[in-house]
Amino acid sequence: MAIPFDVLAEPSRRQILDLLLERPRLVGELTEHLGLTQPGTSKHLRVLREAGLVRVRRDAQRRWYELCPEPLAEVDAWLAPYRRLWTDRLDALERHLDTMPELPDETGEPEPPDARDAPTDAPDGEAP
Amino acid sequence: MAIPFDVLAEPSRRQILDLLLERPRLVGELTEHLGLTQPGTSKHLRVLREAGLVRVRRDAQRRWYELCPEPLAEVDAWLAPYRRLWTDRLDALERHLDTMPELPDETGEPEPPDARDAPTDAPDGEAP
DNA sequence: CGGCTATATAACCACAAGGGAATGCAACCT
DNA sequence: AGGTTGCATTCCCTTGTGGTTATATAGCCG
Repeated sequence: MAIPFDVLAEPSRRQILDLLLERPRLVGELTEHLGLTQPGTSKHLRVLREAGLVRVRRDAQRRWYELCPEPLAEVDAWLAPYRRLWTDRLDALERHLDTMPELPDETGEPEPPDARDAPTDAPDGEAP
Repeated sequence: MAIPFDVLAEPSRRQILDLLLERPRLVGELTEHLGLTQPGTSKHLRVLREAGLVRVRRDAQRRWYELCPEPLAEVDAWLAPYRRLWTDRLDALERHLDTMPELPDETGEPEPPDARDAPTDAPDGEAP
């Protein structure tokens, strides 16, 4: 548990980041919003801290947690090549719908032979 | 286990997506690259399928897995407001370094403005 | 100083998820 | 038909992790 991907897998932690996106918050405040216990919140905050996603400021007994978005750049970087794909597809779709009512190929992907029987997502049985 | 965030938390699954980014692949091929057993690969592929991140094409006994990047848009959307933040910071840093050749105090792990006693990530004890 | 507030840590539990071995199953080949 | 290939599914185990309760620590206030 260290890299941003793991950290973001937790809904509560994403929610914490979303809350910190507005402004720094106290642990108690976050706890209230999350509907967790205070130690639960603290544990998530620890994870976020160790991942470099938040930073603490002491104010007497209080702790102001604030956002540190930099590590998210790693996620963004990973995402980058994929982003091209779906924007391309959407663009293509737009152009397509705009100009010709015909079904083009994917994105120009190579190998796979003609799929006359491609279920696309449910190979055979899924329901039972 | 359903939304892209959970799916991406797994290194093997990210690697699968990265491999599929180049071109569609067979399960055996993926297995080889991942260094997992074939069933292990199949299990990850199932998760990816159910998350809508990949699609299958049957070719006799083979299965061509290909990328379906659309669900990643959700991740990208979540990321968007944060992206602004770190690009702003980097921009500010650039401008700063560009204009004044002075040693900034908050390039890497900045202390909060008046944090005389804020450890920023190790409140008190971490090492022992 | 005593007690209260705010948070962190520790101890513990329950559950899910990743990993491997064994098995099932469909489609090819000879 | 029988064997083989390619993959999915099942069973089992182990580990990690999120959650809670109880406890420790630090700083405020009266």
